Amino acid sequence: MAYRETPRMRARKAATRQRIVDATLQLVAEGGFGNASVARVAERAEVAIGSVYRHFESKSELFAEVFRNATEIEVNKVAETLNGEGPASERLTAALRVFAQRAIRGPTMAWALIAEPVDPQVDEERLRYRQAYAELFEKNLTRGIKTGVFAPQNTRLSSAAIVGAIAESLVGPLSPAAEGLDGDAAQQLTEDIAHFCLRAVRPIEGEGS
Amino acid sequence: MAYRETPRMRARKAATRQRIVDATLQLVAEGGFGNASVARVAERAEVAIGSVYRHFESKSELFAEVFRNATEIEVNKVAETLNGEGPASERLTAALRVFAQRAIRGPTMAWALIAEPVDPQVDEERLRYRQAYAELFEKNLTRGIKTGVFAPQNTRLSSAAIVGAIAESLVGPLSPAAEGLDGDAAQQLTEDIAHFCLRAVRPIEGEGS
DNA sequence: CCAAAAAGTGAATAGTGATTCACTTCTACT
DNA sequence: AGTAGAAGTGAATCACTATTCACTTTTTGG
Repeated sequence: MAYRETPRMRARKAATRQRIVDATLQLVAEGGFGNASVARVAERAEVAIGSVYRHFESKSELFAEVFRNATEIEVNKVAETLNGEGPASERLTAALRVFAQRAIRGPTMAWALIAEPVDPQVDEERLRYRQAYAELFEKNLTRGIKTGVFAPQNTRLSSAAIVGAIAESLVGPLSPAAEGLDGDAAQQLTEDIAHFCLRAVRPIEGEGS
Repeated sequence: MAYRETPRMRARKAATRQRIVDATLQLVAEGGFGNASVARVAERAEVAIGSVYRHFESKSELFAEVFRNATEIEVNKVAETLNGEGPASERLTAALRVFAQRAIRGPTMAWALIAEPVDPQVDEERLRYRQAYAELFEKNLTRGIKTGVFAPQNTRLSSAAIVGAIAESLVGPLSPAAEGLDGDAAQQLTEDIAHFCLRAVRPIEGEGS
């Protein structure tokens, strides 16, 4: 026998894999998943087409991993904000702002994550992605209800509805067809989304717990 | 010369076209647009593949027409309800119920119209479809604000957010992956969606105009 | 009945892009 | 230096469907 896996090789392999993921991520950020054919990914990563398949079972699997990567960052930002200081209602507002502002900054990526038609395996990841947000919001709602800053409600439904409300409000402006928003319009949109969601969960005035 | 277009032939041609549309509609209702290949449509409509192309420029155009057909019915039902008797808030509740209940009854079709990845031409129609709902809701909001049953707000944004909230709340339960809802769960879901949206637009208690 | 024109047919073609695989190059160990 | 085994290669293949088009059938008015 002769060849044995060695740390150096392991590192090299991991690096190549990462280059493929990064190349895909770039291409998606530039033009969505539709922009990331295997041939293009290979070219950008400076590997042969076949090499992509040494590292990933299939294109779907590559996409799923890329989706997870991109998504994790976003979800974490929102989670951080939701877990920050202050009353639940203020945290929610701040989180909605973070979500919207980040989406508006990187509209192509946001659109790819939120709405681009891709394939079933990515759709599954997308479901999880939205689910992840919904769970974060749900926790926030539950706490807010306890402290009385939100009205009692079906938190499961409300959190899904919040995710939908944000997504739908953004999809129009984010879609590749639309021209971008200027700073003011982005600001206004962000605030209006936050207000809508806050109104939907706030308690009825004049009724204490 | 000899052949001239005659009422009889015109009718026949229209009937064939309609059979193609109906066949497509059926296939979409059964399994979404992905289930409706040209070959299958032709088979179901009992025409040759080529005949489909005598009536439609392309598959996309056929799909766009089918989408419009299916959509029109739904939008009209909601419009009727919104324009019914009673205060704007009650009409909105009723319309949200109609939307949700109909979607739950025909989940595959609803999913195809709301969320299924298809092609750019259908996506365009889908944009219009959501837009149509948004406009209906927007009119209702505007009236409700005038009569004081809703709080003053950015009606454009709120109507989009309502559409998103309904869609997102339903997409999970409607997706082909999910198993259907029983009657009670459907009822509950419907009510919770309506409540969420109503809370989002209602005025702050104790503040008159 | 006949010729002109349209409607109807479906096997063959074409476009796209993912996936394979026989082959080459590189690495690690004796 | 030799070699086992892995990593890397990319032209060729495959898979899937939409679309075409040469041909057949039907309809109609003379």
